[in-house]
Amino acid sequence: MSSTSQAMLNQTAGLFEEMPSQMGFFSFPSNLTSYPPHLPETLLSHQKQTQDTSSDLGGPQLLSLHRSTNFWAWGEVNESCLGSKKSCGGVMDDHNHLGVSSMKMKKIKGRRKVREPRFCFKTMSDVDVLDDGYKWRKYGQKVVKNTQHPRSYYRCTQDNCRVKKRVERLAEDPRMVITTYEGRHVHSPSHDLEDSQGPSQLANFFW
DNA sequence: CGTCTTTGACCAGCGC
DNA sequence: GCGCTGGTCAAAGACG
Repeated sequence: MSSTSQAMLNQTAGLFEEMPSQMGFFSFPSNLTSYPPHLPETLLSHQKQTQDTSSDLGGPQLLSLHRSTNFWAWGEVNESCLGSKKSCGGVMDDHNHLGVSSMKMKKIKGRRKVREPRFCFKTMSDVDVLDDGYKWRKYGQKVVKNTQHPRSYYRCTQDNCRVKKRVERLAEDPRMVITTYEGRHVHSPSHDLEDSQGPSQLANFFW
């Protein structure tokens, strides 16, 4: 854990006033100092189950685990959202700094056969690229409409790992960095590999 | 010299 | 069908 990411973690709580409807919130135990890419599989499966049982409600349930002050947000658009921009995308259009609108998901789904799980969270940080334990390579940057700051696109450098992340800053508050992860890692964080002190607890959390 | 970033071009989906 | 937009590609440049 670098000082940068630690500093970021300390400033993450309580910053989700503009989170759209399909965004959920969860928090980590205060002693867990890793990023969403380390989310336990159980959390993801719980989220999927919740979505299934709430399909007739027109939107995904929010998962909230308030056990600490380190809040994160996940966002995964369900099929009902994909099918109707008006049903849930309208909110996103008004707050689309988070970059996971149903329209965008539609495009992704169209271009890619498999829809990857996505997690979006907002942090206060001076640096765009936060140290999450993985190694990323930037493959693109784009100025998105109605935003002052460009959006950066990163891919995990590990072979056979197709995880991507997008990083952008809030228009009205440039201190806020919005990071969207897409896909699951098929390997441990590089930090763990470097440390190589045997299987750590975190090794069970990579996705 | 290898790796990474930058950046303009291109592609595909969506709305009108 | 066309234009707009977001996402990706890939060549060129920068950097260690």
